[in-house]
Amino acid sequence: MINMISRPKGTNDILPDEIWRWHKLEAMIRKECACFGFKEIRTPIFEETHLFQRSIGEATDIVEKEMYTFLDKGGRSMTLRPEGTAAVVRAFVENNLKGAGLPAKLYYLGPMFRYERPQAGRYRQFHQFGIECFGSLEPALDAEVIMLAHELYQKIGVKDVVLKINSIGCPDCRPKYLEKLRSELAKYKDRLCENCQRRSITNPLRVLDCKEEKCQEVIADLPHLQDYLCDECSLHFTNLKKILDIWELPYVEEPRLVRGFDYYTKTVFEFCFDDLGAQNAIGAGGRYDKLVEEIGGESTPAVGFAMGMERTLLAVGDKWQKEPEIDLYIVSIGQETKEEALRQLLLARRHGIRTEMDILNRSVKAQFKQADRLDTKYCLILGPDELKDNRVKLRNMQSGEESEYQISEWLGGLKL
RNA sequence: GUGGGCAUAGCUCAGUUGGUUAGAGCGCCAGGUUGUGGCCCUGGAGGUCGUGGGUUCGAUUCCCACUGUUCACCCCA
Repeated sequence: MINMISRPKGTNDILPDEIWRWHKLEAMIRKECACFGFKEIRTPIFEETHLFQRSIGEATDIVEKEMYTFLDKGGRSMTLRPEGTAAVVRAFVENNLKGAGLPAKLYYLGPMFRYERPQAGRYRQFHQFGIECFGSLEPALDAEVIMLAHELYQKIGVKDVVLKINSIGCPDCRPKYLEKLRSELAKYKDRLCENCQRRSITNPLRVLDCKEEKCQEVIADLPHLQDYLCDECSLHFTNLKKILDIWELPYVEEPRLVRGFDYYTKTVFEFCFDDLGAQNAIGAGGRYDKLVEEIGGESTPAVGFAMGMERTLLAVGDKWQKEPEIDLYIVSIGQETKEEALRQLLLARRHGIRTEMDILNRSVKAQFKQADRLDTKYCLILGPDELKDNRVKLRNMQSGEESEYQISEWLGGLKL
């Protein structure tokens, strides 16, 4: 134990007895994506550092201090992906997926890496499912993404999730607002908390999100971003809400909602779930109309969404029930039945029946106990007495019912 | 990066005002039932009390450091 190496801080081993929750979540995701016409894309887990610096934004916390960056043996700076969008956009451009026709509807699934202090629902290696939808300025594109996310949460069973939406404008209108906001904040500088004094320079939008009471007093009097939106952004937001209304998707307008990445334009949204501690956002996304060209592609508007899988599973809690993982357990009584047990084991498995039998040479009682633990539906019982007449017993473990079969016929007695 | 809590069996946790063989429940294994699970009873295995140092005749207990973990801040999924 002295030299025992433990897993890196902020990472998790997903153990065999909990992997079914991941499989279940992944299956639901894939099914929903297929239903909505999204196709999976798999990109590398690391990319050139530059990609993330350019897309996420140099001044963001993620790029400034949370990236796993290393030099490869060729001296190139590489980074373990901290989020999924940048790589998908890069792949979209590099492989000219636009040529396959728009809209391009992609999804991804996998680990992300951020060097942060772990806490509830936050890890250094965590998993995200995300979708990216390219090719339209229409709010219908935003709606498509939001609808998938909403439907997925419903099916997963996280029903009391709250959708918050906002528009943070575009490069035409946002700078004007930011300028106004900065000058206003400068006036009330001494009435702001320490954090907000810093934020009012680095990321003034974040100030709007502050929970400090004294900041709230100042915030109340600040101009609203909504009043500064250009006609196009304002109309876009209105029309998006119209679509959500048609679907009767519940949402909350959250004028103070901002996101951590620089690339967002117009629509931003967040799915929140209380009772997860400080990390109540279990999914979020937004529109990024300029990112594709910033990465070197032909200008293509797009909308994306990412879901934190660990957080989503936390929100699911124990609402899911584990399905039995085995159909049949073969119990053999006495040494002379072992050979026949082996034959029946292979036969059952060749028929696709999930089957186990004792390989520890344990007592009959222990074999049944194991069968019970594995939550099997049936036990096939091979006893020397019955075997003399080529007969076997099949026991339904739920009802306790037992019936005898010719050894060649017991398969017909299974109702799976 | 900042601040607080915690670290004893596979799991959840007692405990020792510093003293000889460190406990419980659950789980695991076996027996009670030489061929039948869940309930019950009996027994058993399993701990260098997170790591290193200090104080002491003696430390799992007190002190310090480190590591891990957890919660919050920052930020974010």
